[in-house]
Amino acid sequence: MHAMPMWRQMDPCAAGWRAMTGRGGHGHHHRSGRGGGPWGGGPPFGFPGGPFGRRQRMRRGDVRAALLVLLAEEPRNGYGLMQEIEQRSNGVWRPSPGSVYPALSQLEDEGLVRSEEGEGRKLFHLTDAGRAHVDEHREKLGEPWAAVSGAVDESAFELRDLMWQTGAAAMQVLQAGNEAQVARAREILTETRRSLYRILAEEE
Amino acid sequence: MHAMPMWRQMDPCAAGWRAMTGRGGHGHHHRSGRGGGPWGGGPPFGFPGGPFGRRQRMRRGDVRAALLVLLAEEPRNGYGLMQEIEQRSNGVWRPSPGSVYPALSQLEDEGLVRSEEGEGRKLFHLTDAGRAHVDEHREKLGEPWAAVSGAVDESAFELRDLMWQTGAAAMQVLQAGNEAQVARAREILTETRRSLYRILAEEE
DNA sequence: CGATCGTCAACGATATATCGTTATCGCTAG
DNA sequence: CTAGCGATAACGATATATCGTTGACGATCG
Repeated sequence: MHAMPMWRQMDPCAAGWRAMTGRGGHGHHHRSGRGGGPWGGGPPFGFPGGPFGRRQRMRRGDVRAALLVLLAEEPRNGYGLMQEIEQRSNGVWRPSPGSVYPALSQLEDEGLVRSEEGEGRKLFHLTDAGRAHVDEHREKLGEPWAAVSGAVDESAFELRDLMWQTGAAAMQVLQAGNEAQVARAREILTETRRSLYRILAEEE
Repeated sequence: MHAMPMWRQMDPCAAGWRAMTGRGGHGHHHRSGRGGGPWGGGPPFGFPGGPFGRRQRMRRGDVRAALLVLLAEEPRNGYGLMQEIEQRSNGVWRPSPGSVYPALSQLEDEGLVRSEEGEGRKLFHLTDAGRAHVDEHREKLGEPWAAVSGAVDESAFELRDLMWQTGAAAMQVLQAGNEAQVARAREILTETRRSLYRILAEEE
């Protein structure tokens, strides 16, 4: 097994984003070598459940409602349903496979939905009974994704965008910068973090 | 379908991190309403392939080597192999299902590996031939994860940690701060982004 | 030797499914 | 009316698999 020359070094962007994804804290945990809980190195405010908190759940029935309403438009597979909901909610809500597939199964058991296997995917259709059900309850079913998307403050989306762009900028420095420039980026981020916490520490 | 009161608003942390995951830019794209390319709102430096660039690949044979070496230790399932490699590489490399499962299948076809289904999982074992193969090529197989992990500069890990913590701080402000504080966080991040790009713009 | 081409391994996306945990919420008792 | 309980829906993690794209790299040619 040949050694890997420096120009073959792993893209540090991947390393960074991997740690910041939903697997969050994974790499962090291992680097700190601490046991005692998954968020040993987390923020000082004891963020409940970890740095990103525990998201609030949709209400009971929201997943079912969303599936029924979308299937009333056209047949779709499970993955496509998840994607469509995410899109219509502006990225705020993507129902998990753990909720979508059992819900589809249940709707099938109830005779509201039927499935068709083909081409490595499973297409779900409303049955006649399902269509009647949707027609009868159309107003009550509504559009769960709309409610959840509208509930997110505009500033949250903006801050999200900014975090995105800031992360990208840091990655750029890491990729294209020399040692001194990376060190400088480190200082900037350290100061940023401090400033952010200082906001909450200050009386308004 | 009842309206969602403000106290039920979606956790903005989830919204933020969702947008910053590998699905990156998805929500961003839809918010900007631009067609064109997937990174319409990306950084001004035209980051190749998107804000995170395209990661460099492992060499041909690295996935196979890693699988063989780990299976020589003990039988494992596919998912477990991916996790183990990620752990041993300090989060730098997590081989994808797209590479691991075909590689396992191929190793099986070659008679080096056999599989056993049970309890909703598929356990992979080295065969005698596989064990002989590993013993014979042990030095050449090496530990692909070690090479890749060691190739990542210490500063990359540190910057990764800092990005993590900075993101968490921003989330905290968003969750616990009032309108003015969130606006202040926005300013700070805007300045940070500017400062980061300024690093690269400056002559050293 | 350097450049090009062809092959195929690795990647990211697509796709399905289940399990254990936890939050929602209707029902019931006091 | 309020509090507690039980049932279960939604979530995150686990788990497997395939497809289309792209980069690695050996072979061949000039």
